Amino acid sequence: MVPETGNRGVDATDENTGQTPQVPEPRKRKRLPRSEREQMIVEEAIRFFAEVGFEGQTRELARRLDITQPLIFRYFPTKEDLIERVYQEVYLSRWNPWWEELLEDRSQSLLGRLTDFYKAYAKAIFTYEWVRIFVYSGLKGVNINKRYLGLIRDRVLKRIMGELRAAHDLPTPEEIPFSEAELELAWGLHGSIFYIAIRKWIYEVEIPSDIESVIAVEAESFVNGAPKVVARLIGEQKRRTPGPHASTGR
Amino acid sequence: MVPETGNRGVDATDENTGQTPQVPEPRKRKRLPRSEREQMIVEEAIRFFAEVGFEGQTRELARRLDITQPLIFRYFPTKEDLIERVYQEVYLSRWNPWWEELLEDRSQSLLGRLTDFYKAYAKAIFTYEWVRIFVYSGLKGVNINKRYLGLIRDRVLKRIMGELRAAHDLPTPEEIPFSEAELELAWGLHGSIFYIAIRKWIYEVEIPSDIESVIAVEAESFVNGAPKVVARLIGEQKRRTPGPHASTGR
DNA sequence: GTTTTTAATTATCGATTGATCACAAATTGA
DNA sequence: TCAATTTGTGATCAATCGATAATTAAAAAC
Repeated sequence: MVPETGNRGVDATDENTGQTPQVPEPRKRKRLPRSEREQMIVEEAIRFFAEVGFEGQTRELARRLDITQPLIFRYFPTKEDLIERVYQEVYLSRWNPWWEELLEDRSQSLLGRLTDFYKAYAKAIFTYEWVRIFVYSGLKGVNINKRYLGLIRDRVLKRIMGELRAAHDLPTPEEIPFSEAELELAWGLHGSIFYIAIRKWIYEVEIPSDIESVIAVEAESFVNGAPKVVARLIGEQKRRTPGPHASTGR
Repeated sequence: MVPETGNRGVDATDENTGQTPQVPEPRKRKRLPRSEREQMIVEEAIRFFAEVGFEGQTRELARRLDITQPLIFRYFPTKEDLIERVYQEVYLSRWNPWWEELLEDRSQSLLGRLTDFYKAYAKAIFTYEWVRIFVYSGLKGVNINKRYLGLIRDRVLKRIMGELRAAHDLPTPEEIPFSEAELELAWGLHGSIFYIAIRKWIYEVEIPSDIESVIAVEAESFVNGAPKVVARLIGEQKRRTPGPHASTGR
């Protein structure tokens, strides 16, 4: 067994056989302020875990950082602590409250608002790191995903369906709460757009270079097709429960 | 260090302290025909890897099978061979050629065909095992995913858009090939429905118990909204390239 | 009933993994 | 200049992992 060294990625096994002995290269030791080094580790960890998943090994991460593996543990007590920090860094402060105002700005058409919102949303979170870490953590069952989807539902989808009703003189959610099926329509729009990111970053297949125009087409189809369905759903709901209603606004 | 035994999941560490010594329980050794045991291993491997991912350990898999860990390697030379077999078992022969005929059966409305198709499709592949293994292998970069998406595009989405054109007396794909944006509309429908499965099996959040009615609503919105967009896209395409066309039918 | 075949187990190996600790070296403060 | 502080490294540990080989025992063949 080869004695393990803390050397930065310099493999002990002699791969370059017959070559010059390839001196281990003493390498000037770089000393950084604590906060700076910590940020370096977190950022590289995001890239690394996004690529290989959370089972990625601390030694490989250290190699990419060009530091020794024990150094990681001088900044994060356990690997799990580092992963937790990665979650925070990826999810936190990528949410833009302005998006919610944008969706309600009735000086613009609903179609315009939807395309603008999803273009901005896609620009902010449709990245290799975000999408893959989101899916990886979803598979792990981390509840940060569930909270995030709740955010999407309450802050985005309900708002979209409220605006869609308003644009077609349909009852407000206070008068008739959103039905499950109605919210699913909004999930359909959201899914059709998020699926673009999944194809690109998870399956890594070719997708149109111009994502924004795809979003525009998707939103257009939604605005064309959803209102009639919503009207039908509300009509059925009304007929079933005349007078004051008690369905779930959820 | 505790000497490792091949015992089926019977942990060597004494967890039940203070209890009766808990005899190791000799356990009648069960002998099965080779093909039968092999199938058992594959099926449990599908469940197991779907749950924890492909980094799941052979010892844990063996424990669930109530067999010893080396036995797995008497049926599959390496773990990777077992995983490859899992791919085959999951993806192979879950494709129903009848689906393609169904989509082209013009004795039924397009909406009826779309809902019927996606209900059948969802029934066949929207399972915990299929969806999670598909995403896990996608993250790993296995090219079986890319091939499958190509199948979806060529056998399903192009067929859907061809039928949608026919239903609205629009040019055939031979006359005017599908544009990128037009196919993306179909990907939108597909994504909106597959996203249901992702929410359920990957993020594991609550979704409506009646998936079929969600599919119906999604398809209805698509049939309502997509044709106008397609007509516009084809109109623009026509105006740009009059006479014989040379765009990509992909 | 005896022999042959082969499914299954026991025991263990070599490599890998997260984590620890003593020590080295760079920076800071006096 | 020199001691104190703090970043970073080398060496190594205990547990875990995929995989192998010798052995046991159940079923099939005779």
